[in-house]
Amino acid sequence: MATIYDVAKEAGVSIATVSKVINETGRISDKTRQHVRSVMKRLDYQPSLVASALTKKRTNTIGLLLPDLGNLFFAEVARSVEDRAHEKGYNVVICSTDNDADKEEKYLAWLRQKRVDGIILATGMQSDKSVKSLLDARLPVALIARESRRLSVDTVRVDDFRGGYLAASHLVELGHTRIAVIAENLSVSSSRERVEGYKKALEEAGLAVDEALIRISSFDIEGGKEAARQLLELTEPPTAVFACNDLLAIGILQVCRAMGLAVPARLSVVGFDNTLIASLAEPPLTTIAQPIPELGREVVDLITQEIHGEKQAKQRVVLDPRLIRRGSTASAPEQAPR
Amino acid sequence: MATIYDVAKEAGVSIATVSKVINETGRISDKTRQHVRSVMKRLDYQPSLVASALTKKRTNTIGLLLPDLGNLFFAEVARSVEDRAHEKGYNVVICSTDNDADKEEKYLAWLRQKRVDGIILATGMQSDKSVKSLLDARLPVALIARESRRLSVDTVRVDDFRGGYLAASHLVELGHTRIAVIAENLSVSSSRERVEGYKKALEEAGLAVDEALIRISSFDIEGGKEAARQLLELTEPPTAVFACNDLLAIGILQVCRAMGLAVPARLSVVGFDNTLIASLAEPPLTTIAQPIPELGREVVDLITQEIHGEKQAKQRVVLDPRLIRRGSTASAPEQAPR
DNA sequence: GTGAAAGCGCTAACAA
DNA sequence: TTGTTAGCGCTTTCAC
Repeated sequence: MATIYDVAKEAGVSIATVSKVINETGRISDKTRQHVRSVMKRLDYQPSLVASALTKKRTNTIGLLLPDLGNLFFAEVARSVEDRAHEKGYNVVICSTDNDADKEEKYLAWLRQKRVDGIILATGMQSDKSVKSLLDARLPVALIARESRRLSVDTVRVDDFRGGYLAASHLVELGHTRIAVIAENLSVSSSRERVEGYKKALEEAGLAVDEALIRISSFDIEGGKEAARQLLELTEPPTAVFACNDLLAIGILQVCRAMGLAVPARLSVVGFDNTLIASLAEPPLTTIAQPIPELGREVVDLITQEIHGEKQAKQRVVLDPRLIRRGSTASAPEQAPR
Repeated sequence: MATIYDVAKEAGVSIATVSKVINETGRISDKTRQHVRSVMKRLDYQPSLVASALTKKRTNTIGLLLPDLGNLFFAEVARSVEDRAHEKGYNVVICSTDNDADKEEKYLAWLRQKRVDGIILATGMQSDKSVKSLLDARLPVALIARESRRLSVDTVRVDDFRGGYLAASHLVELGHTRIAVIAENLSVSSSRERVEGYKKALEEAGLAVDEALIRISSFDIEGGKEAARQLLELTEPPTAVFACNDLLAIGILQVCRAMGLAVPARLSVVGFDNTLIASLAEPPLTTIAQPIPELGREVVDLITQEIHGEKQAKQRVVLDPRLIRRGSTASAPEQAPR
């Protein structure tokens, strides 16, 4: 593989000159520029970004930590981050942590050793430890789709509270009075906020918040199934459920089908995220849409500003969620189901 | 950020010694090792992988090119590649090309400049140009879920021909005689093979291959919808369709629902890939499963062997697909639909 | 068991 | 406009 020395020698100039034409810095005569360019092409010269990273102290790489790339929501987030990063000249290294604190720590150390220019966190860990360690190391960090109340850090997220509020309000408007919610781990800020929004909506409607209707589960389909079964076995089961993500909602739909419970006639279901699967579900899922492309775009813009030292204060960008009405919600049945 | 010099000075040893304890090479007394380790910890020292990459000529990074991370199949592939790569000490840089030749070329040049140790291609481009350029540059390459007939290159894929054969045979066994196929771009090897397998199954069953029943479309839901509409408008429409991926199959289901055509009673549908959405579809999709975790594992093993120079010949690993019977297929109706 | 020194491929003063 | 040179932070002989 050709080096800058090879090019310089072949072109009969110094390496400084070659460097200048590569980076388009300094003043170079058109003639030499053309000449050097042609030599670079002829030798199939690829400037080493690792060497330049060593001197420039910049790798043009961003790390992205998320729970699971195989989860469509995070895959879509990753895609949006990737797109904006590429536009801005950055590569993205993705690490799936499975929400495992050890993996998270390991990957973070690794990314620091790789000298990534910044790290975007989409993992919903309970502790702020990782974030804090990055902040302490003065490495640019930004959170996407999560929030840290105690730490001052760039953040881009959807208004989860409002999302929960929208979901519950929609159900209230449809006349439901027994509305359940299935949340992921409440120590994850987004989940907590959604539940708070839900409570607010019920309260505003003069409905009592029944703790029996608030279920915590894992964040996958299985979690939704289990929680749904429990809810439907209640002596006074709900007529509507707000699931804190689409996967959970799908789980509910599956349980209903298995039990022969019609959705939305007997049970209304609202999801969250509006990933592709929401539109594919049967019935199509009414859900709260997160503006994923914008989230990715904003978080990259934030972190690149941070990297370039163009920012003074940390920012929190909160985007609005939207209610997408589809087929999984309807007016409350006259009688309670069963 | 502390450097090896800081650690050496603080520990009262030479940088060579520090380097040796970092890499666990050479012989170092237990005492100094402990001491140096403690200093490293105290200084929160993170060895620079960019500096070491410059000397070692190895970045421990693998590039992964795929069409779209937002497509669940590729997201799952990426996840499996990531997992195995991490196990082996490699990072993964992912680039979505949208099957755009310009992007592909751009990303490849970029990855070369980053000095990635190898590149895994999951993009189904028509030309072998990219692969050839990498081979020429003597950069380790491996293909996953695609094939290059003309080039000698490490490859891991599912037996697409057999997959198509399995799908069509299943439909034949159910008594279908008018079986359509919806394929992506036929210049993509996997797609072509699946169609060939389909043809083979029909021929073996003594059924004529009707070119009108072979449709080419884009590889997303919209493509499936459009192709489905065309097929169903035929004067002699099919009673079964084999879609070359799950997304296409979903498109078919949606069109059927819109038209009030019962699946599988009036039309049987088989997908390919067995991504999560296949199990979520209504009815759940009968599909051909690709062993994605194994694909990822194998391709990483192949490319790391190549990187370490442990291989003599290029290998082609072909894994078996499996038919997953679910609810979207049934016996052929007595009469042609409509 | 430890250290001195050359070199990896580039950038950025600073000179010329 | 072009070239010289000193790093960037490591690894790796080769002495000691």
